[in-house]
Amino acid sequence: MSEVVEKFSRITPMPAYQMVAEAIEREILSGRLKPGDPIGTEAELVRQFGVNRSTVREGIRLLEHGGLVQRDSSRRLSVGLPHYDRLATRATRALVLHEVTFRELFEATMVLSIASIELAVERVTQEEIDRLDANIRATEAARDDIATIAALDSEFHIMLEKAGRNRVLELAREPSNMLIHPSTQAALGGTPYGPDRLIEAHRMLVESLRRRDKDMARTWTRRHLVDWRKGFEKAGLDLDQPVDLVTARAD
Amino acid sequence: MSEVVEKFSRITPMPAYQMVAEAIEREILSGRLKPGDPIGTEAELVRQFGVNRSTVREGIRLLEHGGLVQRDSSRRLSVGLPHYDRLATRATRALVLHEVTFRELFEATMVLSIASIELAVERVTQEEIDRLDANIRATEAARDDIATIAALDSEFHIMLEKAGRNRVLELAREPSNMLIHPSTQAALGGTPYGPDRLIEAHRMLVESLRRRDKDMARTWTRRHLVDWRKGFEKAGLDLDQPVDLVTARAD
DNA sequence: CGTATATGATTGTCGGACAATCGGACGCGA
DNA sequence: TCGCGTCCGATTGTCCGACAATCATATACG
Repeated sequence: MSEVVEKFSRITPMPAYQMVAEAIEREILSGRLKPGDPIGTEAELVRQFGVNRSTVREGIRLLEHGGLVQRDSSRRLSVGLPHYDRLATRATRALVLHEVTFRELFEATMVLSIASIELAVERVTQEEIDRLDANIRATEAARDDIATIAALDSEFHIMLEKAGRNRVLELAREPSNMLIHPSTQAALGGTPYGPDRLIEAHRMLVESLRRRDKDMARTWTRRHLVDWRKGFEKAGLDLDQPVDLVTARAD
Repeated sequence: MSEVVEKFSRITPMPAYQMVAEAIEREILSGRLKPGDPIGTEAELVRQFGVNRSTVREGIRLLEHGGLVQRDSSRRLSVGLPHYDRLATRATRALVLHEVTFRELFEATMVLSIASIELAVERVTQEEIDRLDANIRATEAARDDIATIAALDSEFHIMLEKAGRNRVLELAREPSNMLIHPSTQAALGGTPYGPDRLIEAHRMLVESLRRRDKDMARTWTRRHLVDWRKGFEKAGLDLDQPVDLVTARAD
């Protein structure tokens, strides 16, 4: 609100390596370079930009880290399509560094899961339901192996999200997933009935999808997450403690 | 599910610059280096890691781009706290590259906004309400300047989110914000009543907070967003077109 | 005591160099 | 013809040394 009209725009002597990175980035974001397209060799970029190879390399590293450019088997550069989990990893780290609490994580997961399953109810396909069923069967088979159950649970919920067919929501959820699902293992250990309740919830969730019953889906999503929270607390963990990479190893 | 047991783990001869980056990253994520802590000079890192300065620089660039390390005024290195908008910028770019549609964006924004205002109803403070009121007054004053209104609208919604006090949700919302709010300008131009309806919605949203009325807050959030969608369509834009940086300039 | 200046440290950029590795061409034997 | 080993050029990862610009700090000066 307190806007002062600036006479001059800020002068930012941008380092050459940044200009290299931004120049390439602009080409990609504008669509002139499409994912998969080869970017020249370092020597070529040196020639085009008229800077030293070290400078080019520093610039490329930036994009490479962001996933905007990749290196194929031969280490040659090509335009990449940054995938969500890569971004999610970063976001996850940021959340850890900002010391967000498990309570925040739980809250967010609650609303995001409900949103996501509501869409899934509308859009799920038979094939997806079959895959979810298969996942449940695998979970039942692994009833005594908590680590495997946690992994399958994570897979189950990722499949649910995909069934919602909204990539914006999917991206929004991923960081919370990465943080909450690892600690599922701890939560499951909290109560001996954990695996049973988890399997029941998964069954009912799939049943909701089959019946296209949003209310039921919501109810069981809530119940499922409350179970998680109870397990978490029973395991002696504190909801108000900041998430960390030890309890919820996000690698 | 179809897991093949691999005999050998993949051999990845990691380049030295990556090892440098990961070594520093580990120190930060483990908490041994806290935000603000100085990292040594390049020469120092050269000594510690026993590699060339070029190599160290390439490694540092990676972290620097991710916001994990910063350079202060003097360009000296210190541990940074990657801020959300930085990550959101990346996420936004990914969404553009994945060609998500405005429909997906609209859907996600709907559920995220509702979730966010529900929390805000519970947690908003008087001071925040005052700031929201001030924003509305500024919007009224700028009634004929669509660009300014769009900017104030964006600010309004960011304030709402902060009032929800859930940083996970905040992070989850940011990419959609970055994409949807810029196109608010186009949506406002779609109908001459646009600004009036926007101001009314904002007024009612703040009123809901004041009364701590979740139903009212939900209702007006929906209405506000449906207005946005109508304006968007009236402006001749297609909801099923992929978001791009032209319509929704995300810089 | 405040200010201007000198000095040293640090970064950004450059040029050149070399080993390791990769892609592709080539030749050879089955 | 196909598979296989070998060679060669291109490319990358890393190193070395260098220099101008800039910043931090100490120092001298008013």
